[in-house]
Amino acid sequence: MRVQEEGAVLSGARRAIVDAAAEVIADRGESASMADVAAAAGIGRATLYRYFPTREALLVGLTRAALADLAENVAAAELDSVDVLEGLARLSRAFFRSATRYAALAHMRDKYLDKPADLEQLVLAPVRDLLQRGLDEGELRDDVPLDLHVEVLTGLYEKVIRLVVDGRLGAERASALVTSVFLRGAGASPR
Amino acid sequence: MRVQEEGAVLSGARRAIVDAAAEVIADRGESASMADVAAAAGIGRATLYRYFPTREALLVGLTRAALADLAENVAAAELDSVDVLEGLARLSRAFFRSATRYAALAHMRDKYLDKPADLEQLVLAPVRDLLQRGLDEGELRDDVPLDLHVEVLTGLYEKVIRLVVDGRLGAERASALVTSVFLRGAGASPR
Amino acid sequence: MRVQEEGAVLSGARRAIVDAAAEVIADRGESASMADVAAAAGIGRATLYRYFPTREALLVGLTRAALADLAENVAAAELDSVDVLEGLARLSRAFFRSATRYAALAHMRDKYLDKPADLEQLVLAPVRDLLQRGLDEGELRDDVPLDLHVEVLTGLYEKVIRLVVDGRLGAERASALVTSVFLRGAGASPR
Amino acid sequence: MRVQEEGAVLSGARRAIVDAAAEVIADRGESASMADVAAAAGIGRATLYRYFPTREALLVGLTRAALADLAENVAAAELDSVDVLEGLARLSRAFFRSATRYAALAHMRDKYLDKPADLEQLVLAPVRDLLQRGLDEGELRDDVPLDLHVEVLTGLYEKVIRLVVDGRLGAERASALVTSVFLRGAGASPR
DNA sequence: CATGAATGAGGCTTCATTCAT
DNA sequence: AATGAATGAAGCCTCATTCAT
Repeated sequence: MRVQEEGAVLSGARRAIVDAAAEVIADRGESASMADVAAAAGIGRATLYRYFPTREALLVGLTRAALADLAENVAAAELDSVDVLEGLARLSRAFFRSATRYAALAHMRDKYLDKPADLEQLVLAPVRDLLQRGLDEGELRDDVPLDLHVEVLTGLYEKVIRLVVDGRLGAERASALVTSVFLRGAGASPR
Repeated sequence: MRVQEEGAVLSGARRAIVDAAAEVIADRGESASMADVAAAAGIGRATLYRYFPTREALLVGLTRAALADLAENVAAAELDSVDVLEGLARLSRAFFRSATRYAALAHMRDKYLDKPADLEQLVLAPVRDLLQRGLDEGELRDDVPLDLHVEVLTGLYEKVIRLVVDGRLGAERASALVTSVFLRGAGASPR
Repeated sequence: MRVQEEGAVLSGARRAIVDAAAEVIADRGESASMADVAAAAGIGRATLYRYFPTREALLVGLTRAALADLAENVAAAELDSVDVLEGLARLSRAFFRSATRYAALAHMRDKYLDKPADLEQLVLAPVRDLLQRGLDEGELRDDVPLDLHVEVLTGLYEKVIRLVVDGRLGAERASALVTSVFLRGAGASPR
Repeated sequence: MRVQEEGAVLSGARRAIVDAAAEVIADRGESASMADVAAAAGIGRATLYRYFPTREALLVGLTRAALADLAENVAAAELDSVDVLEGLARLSRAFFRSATRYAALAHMRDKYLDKPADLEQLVLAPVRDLLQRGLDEGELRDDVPLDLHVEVLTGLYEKVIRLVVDGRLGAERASALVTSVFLRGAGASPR
């Protein structure tokens, strides 16, 4: 069952462009120019404009694609079907699978999110559901509100994903690191 | 005992400009324009150029000031004189006291760091020393290398400082949150 | 036999721009703006930057083109093949054929000469050779050193070319005037 | 008998400024900035503006002063009282005595001449009278119109004065060179 | 009178974007 | 569909000029 939402599935060329854009943005930040993206995609600037008529359209497209990618990974993790601890491990793996795109997303700070509901429903809701379950089941500290749990976890993702993008850490190790540190902290286990 | 290093102390106007720049950059990112900064500082563009002859000079100055600020707060924390746990609490307060500037720094990603040794010696070294002591004394997990401990901690700072800058959290609570989560994680205490 | 040295031959658009620039600079001096040049060339400022990425590049290009032009005219004069007097006449015609560009060159005073050897080898050397021959053969006063002969002759070119550029004198008459005055002076012939 | 024409005699400070301006303009051309002039005069920019409220005022003042200077030298030469050949020698010395200022004048191309009649009456008229006398008395070639005689002579002044300003030639030798070359040309004397 | 500070206008340059081929 | 050429808007920077002390 394939869902063909607007813009969610890209033609080959569009996909290649968005990939190139993700890498460039993840690397050089949001101020990367259309020329940079075109060069990275191996096409001319004018051709880039054939696929994305404005810079904003490109960044919206990238945001959408990154979100869709992340959402797909999260959905595939089937967080509901496992316990909270396993769910967190899967969630981390899902985020680190989208490392480059998530790094690009982080650089753009929601500025190009055309449908905030997407982020909310496809990514944040599962994360929140999982963490809420963690709270309910006593797996997470209840002196930290849900929102801050989310911020802390995504903060760890953002920072460590940058290490992965910069090649300083493998995705697998990075994922395990975040999962473990999020749950237990950096402090030594008592006893 | 005040140290008067080159450029560390700014004339009133320069300080006001750097403060304005820090806020603008923390808010809108590194791509903020000279006009934005001038407007935020309440001066004309040309006047801004009297104090910082190029955009790069401004950002270098901001980086330097932010670093000096942070370094001063860190130094004042006298981390060496207390145990690791208290040291971490003080360190967090030091970072959150420089919230806006640290947020600006984070946006600029070392691009305008003219003397990398400053960052290293004045900020990172104390942090690393503290965390190394934590490792040595068994307060920190030894399955995570020192470098990653640093990344994790500063990652938490970066993310939570953004919440502070956006007004979603008070600096004091934020500082305590990071300290606590860094040490114990988000997981419920075992029992 | 055409020589195709680097940058010596320009694409049509570049040539048109350089021509426009020569006229504007000859007219208004070196302080002419890029906007002036673009307007004179009938293109937008940004387009001008497609061809010459900086103002300096344009002026270097203009200098080079003017020099190439002059060098070509001088070479075509085949000064070596005729006696000194005929050579001087040909030399003057060569300079006056490049009137506008030479006037521009004079305004720029070598500031944009990227390869001084070109000026030396392609223009000054033939001039000097001719004048030296004049000295050797007793056609030129030997109480004036070669260098000053060159300065006097080019000084006459510069001044009278300005008259030509301003439309106060035809190139042909101007050329004959300089040739004659240079050789015999403004004094009445003895007897 | 001192003539006190408007602006012709300058207060000490104004004179020093105009002198500095003349040197700067002679050196760097008309595009020299007010800051350059102020620095050369050893005063602040604001002070410069106290004496010359606008850049144009300064350049007009410089033009006027240069003209007055030249006029004074020319007047002192008492060209009328001597024969044409001696007159030419004196005229050249007069011009070379104003070398720096004349070089500045030449750079400004009459753009700041507020009273063209001054140039005409105080400088050009005596020159023209002398040369006309030369024509009348058969000392100058009559196949060259008076105007061109003037252009040729001033062209030689301009070029050779530049050599003097650049330190490549002494004023005295330069003056003699121009006088001689103007009269007899660069050609060897016939037999 | 002298000066440091402030500024508006204008020039250089980049970049997103459009057009013609 | 693809691309080289063209351009307007906007950013950086300089400079003539003004103001307050």
